[in-house]
Amino acid sequence: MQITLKDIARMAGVAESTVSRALNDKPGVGKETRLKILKIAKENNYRPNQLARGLAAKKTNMIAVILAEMDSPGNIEIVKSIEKAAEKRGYQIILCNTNNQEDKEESYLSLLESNQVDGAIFIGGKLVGSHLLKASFSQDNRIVLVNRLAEENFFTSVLTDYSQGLYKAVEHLLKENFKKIALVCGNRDNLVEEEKISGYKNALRDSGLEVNEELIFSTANNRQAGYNVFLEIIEGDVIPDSFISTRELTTIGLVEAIKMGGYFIPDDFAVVGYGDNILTSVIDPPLTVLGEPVEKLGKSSLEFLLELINEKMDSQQIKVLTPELIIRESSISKYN
Amino acid sequence: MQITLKDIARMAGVAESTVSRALNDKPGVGKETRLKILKIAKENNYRPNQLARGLAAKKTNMIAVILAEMDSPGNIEIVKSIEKAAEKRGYQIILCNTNNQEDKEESYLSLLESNQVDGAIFIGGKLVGSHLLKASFSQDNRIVLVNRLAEENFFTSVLTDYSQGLYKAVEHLLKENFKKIALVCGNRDNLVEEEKISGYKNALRDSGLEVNEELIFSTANNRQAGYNVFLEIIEGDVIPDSFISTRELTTIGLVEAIKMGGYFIPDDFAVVGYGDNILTSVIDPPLTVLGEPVEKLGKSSLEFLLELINEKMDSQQIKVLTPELIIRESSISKYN
DNA sequence: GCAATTTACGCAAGCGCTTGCGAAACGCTG
DNA sequence: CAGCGTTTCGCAAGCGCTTGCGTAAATTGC
Repeated sequence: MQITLKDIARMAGVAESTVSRALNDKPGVGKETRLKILKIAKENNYRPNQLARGLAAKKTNMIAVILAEMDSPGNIEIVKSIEKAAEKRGYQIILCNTNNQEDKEESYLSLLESNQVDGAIFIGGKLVGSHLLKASFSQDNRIVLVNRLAEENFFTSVLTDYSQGLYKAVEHLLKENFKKIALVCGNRDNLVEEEKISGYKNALRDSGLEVNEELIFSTANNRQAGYNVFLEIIEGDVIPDSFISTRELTTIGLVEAIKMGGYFIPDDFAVVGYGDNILTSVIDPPLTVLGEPVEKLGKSSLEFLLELINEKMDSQQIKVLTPELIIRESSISKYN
Repeated sequence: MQITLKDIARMAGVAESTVSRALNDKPGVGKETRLKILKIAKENNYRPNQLARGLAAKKTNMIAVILAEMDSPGNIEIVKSIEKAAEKRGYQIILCNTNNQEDKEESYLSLLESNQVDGAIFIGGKLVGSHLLKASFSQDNRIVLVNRLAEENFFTSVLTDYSQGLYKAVEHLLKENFKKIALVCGNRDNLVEEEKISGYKNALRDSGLEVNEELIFSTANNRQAGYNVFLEIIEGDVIPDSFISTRELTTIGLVEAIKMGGYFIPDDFAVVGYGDNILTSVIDPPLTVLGEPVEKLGKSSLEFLLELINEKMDSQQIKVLTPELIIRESSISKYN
């Protein structure tokens, strides 16, 4: 049997409440008593039952990180950053993978509803913009969204500035003399994809070019989808000379399809990918990418969440971080 | 305020215990009463407080998956497989990343000690073979190890048969006429690395070749380490004609270093990597690998753990799964 | 139609902890 | 040394749930 507070209290000859206060660094315990209790607890390798503690204190010091895509290296980096920040603040994270399934997003939310965690961070995901609003979470102030925007800003978000990122990417490709730039974005089931499109369009317009809607594609974030979208594109009416692909895994598939088709990058098609990670750097040729500010995304989201939990901040804040264009071989025109 | 069991009981005009039994599908509740309670609970969107439930029932239906390396795609696949299996059995997993830090392994173990989870699965990690033994976990029967073996088999393990895998890999390279095969394995802080080495040695010996210890290397599992180990190797006394690299990330770095050095794969050096995942398949050239049985590793480990938890199995079982050699370009000799 | 089962439900204790409140003990001032 | 404020500590309630046990009601058998 596990050793409990009561046991420690008995051994120390004091009340449970005193032990509790001593162990939690709370005032109201004499120095000597405290030391004695600490010693006994240590000697007996006492571990507080976190369930009981959470139940009584209505606080668990755990937060859920609900992740839509565990395959994306960028997401993993965000998680690691959250974890690092959480550790500093005395919180533990529990990672929940939803595989982009809405029902799993919902089921993991029950961790919040059932008080197992003090707050939750969503990285990506679908649910976030829609159902959630209807549900009782609409003014729940223990939720932070990463790279997702809720309608009417119901939740606090930490975002990559996709609009500006895409703007930069288009600018870069234009400067390299690519004129027909295809945009491959994610499924348009969330607001950030519209951001990407708007950045893309703005950049074209500001350069006096017109937007061809036929060059804008949406697809799921996986290798196969990226592969397929290329096949679809080269059979279309308008053949681009370059791609901006905004999801990590899609990008990989796209590049594979290009090469499989016997085309060369960047000679036949230039490619700008997304996410400065092992995948995009290892693939041949190394990809020019919009580097996601993963470190900051993670850190900021955790900090926002803690402020929300501790009621030092109102809901509905939004923080926007700028991605950086990292230029590698895949987008450098030979003719420059 | 959250709605509680008591509230439901009041609304339904029954005792809390009846509500509890109704909601948990336990016998002792009349059909009508049960239906009525279920209805009321549903209407009020009742969510049981899992902390209270866990405290009272001494069971949380959560298990911790303690992961040493979150960057490795193979590990992620294992996690996904565990998750899938867990869902079927009504368990939720919480993922804990240790980044190979022993102290974090220890701190996550407190999830077990403090009753927040019913069991734990370790994927990789250091602690597992050593400290843990000394600690009070030595006969804890709620722990399963993946790809790790505890000394004297203190824990139940699910293992890849590295010995056999390496044997196959060596055989393959020999058949392709590579004679001086270097082995790059992980840090020798755990028993499975010895398995690899023994498989490697056996295969050589069985082919009548002698083992050159200078061709056996150990390194951490990351890109940089793989890069460095190649630099070290080509400056050594014995230059190999091929590599078997048994860690995913190391392998990537190794390949990069080979290419960076102006060498060609497989012409100058053949490479057999580890793990049939996006990284090894996307890199140029696609790598021959020992495909880890990730799906089975995950599923088996979860099933073992549940059997342990439910006391249907004694501790100290071991299951060994065979990796499959997946032959791609990186190890095919031009001269065959 | 009555005793013997079975079924349905309530009571209350208890899981291990936190915390508000009051009592006791202490030190200080004048 | 009386009177005061502090500090230290114990008491007990309570967090929301589960579960063993007891009793009343429903069911069965003959």
